Amino acid sequence: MSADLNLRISPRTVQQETVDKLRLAILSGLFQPGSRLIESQLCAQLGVSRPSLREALRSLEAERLIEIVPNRGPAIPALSWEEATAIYEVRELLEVEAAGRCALRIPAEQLRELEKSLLAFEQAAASHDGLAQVMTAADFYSIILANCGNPILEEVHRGLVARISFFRGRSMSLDGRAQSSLAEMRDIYESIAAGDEKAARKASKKHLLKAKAAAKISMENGA
Amino acid sequence: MSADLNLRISPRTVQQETVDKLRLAILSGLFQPGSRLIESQLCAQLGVSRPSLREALRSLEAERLIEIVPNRGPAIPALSWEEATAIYEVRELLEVEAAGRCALRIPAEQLRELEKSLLAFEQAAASHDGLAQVMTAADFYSIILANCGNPILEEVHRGLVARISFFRGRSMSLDGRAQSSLAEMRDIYESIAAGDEKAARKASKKHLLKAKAAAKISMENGA
DNA sequence: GATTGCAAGAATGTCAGACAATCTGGTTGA
DNA sequence: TCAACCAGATTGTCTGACATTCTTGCAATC
Repeated sequence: MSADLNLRISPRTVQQETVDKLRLAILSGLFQPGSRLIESQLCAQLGVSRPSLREALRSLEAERLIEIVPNRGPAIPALSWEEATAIYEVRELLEVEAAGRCALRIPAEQLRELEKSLLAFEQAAASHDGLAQVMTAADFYSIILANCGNPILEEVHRGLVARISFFRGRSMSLDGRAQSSLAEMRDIYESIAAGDEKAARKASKKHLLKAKAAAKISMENGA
Repeated sequence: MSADLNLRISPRTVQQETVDKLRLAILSGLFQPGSRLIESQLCAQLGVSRPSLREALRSLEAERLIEIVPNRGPAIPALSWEEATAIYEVRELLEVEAAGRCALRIPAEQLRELEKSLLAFEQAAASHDGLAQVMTAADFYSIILANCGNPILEEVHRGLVARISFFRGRSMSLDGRAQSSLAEMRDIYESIAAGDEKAARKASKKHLLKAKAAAKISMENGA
């Protein structure tokens, strides 16, 4: 037996690393929406071979983070306001359900984690760090989704949030949006902590509607 | 039917063909759940090179139709009853919403398509052809989802249905399930045709609950 | 001057082959 | 019996190559 504490049963492969790096790059807004990605360039920048890169691109395509058109290659899709609206509507369905279920079944330990993530968001909101706000807000929701008792709900939600996170980054930059977002999230937290399913659903729905409205404003301004 | 106005048809690539063939093979139950897929064998059977095959496998992995464990390769996941339940619950969320929206906005032409697909399912139900039943039922739903006015809802739903279709195939084989399924689907169709949102939601919910129950029975018997 | 046509270059789609790392199953030795 | 070990099988990854398809700039034509 080796002395290494190798309890991780998932060795990280080049393809996984590549997917993660590219996903982070895309979510950070490193690439302009609509711009094309050149395989040879990415290979050089990431230090991987084309086959590995292409596998990673297929994974990202399935996540809808890139689009691959035959004979034209991968590109960053430009998210239209219609699509964004559609995503917000589906998120509403999922998140309201998840918040309600979560209120009924979250363990005490996870509730503390949820509180922690709320505090982290509070800090981020005060700091005016857009990326930190997006990340901590995503943490908050991922804890709720992870404790709704339905892993599929969580999986589907993750796929949607990834696509919309740079939207969230924009709407957070609106004056006061981060603060009101914080208040809404606190409502959700308190409803869940109280085990009040109806209140959790209501608070979650309210939060999402406001987020959607904020995103719309920032989109109209920024477009 | 209208002639193909789409002049920029994407050329079908080897990878797309491979994905389609494999998906069909998996949904047809050609591979045993839990069994591993050997890349070299698949390459020989499909007549494609390993890089192309591996790209296709990454796409299918993202669809959750296969699982790829590092250093062990792709395998057909064994869907547990818990996961199946979770999928049914999320499908309920999505399909109820879609049916309700569809009732309010489906164009007359699409409504005729929906009727056609219902008739096709009727034929399949009478024929005791399991695969045909699954396929025509999937058509019926895909028309509803395509006309709910939210492409994201459609996209998410497709990802779930793929995974559960072989479940559906099983539950259809229960005595009388196809017939009662037909009756429920006709309810949905008529509610939509009448433009009655509430009735469409109700009928859709009822159908899904029954389908879930049937799937549970067949799972307990077959396991 | 605007439009068309074409040719050179770039980028993708696909394949073949290779090799190391890892897993698997059976054999051997204690 | 059980553990160590070895050979084959399989995957992860890379290199290199070539045909096909897109892009772009330039020239020819009206």
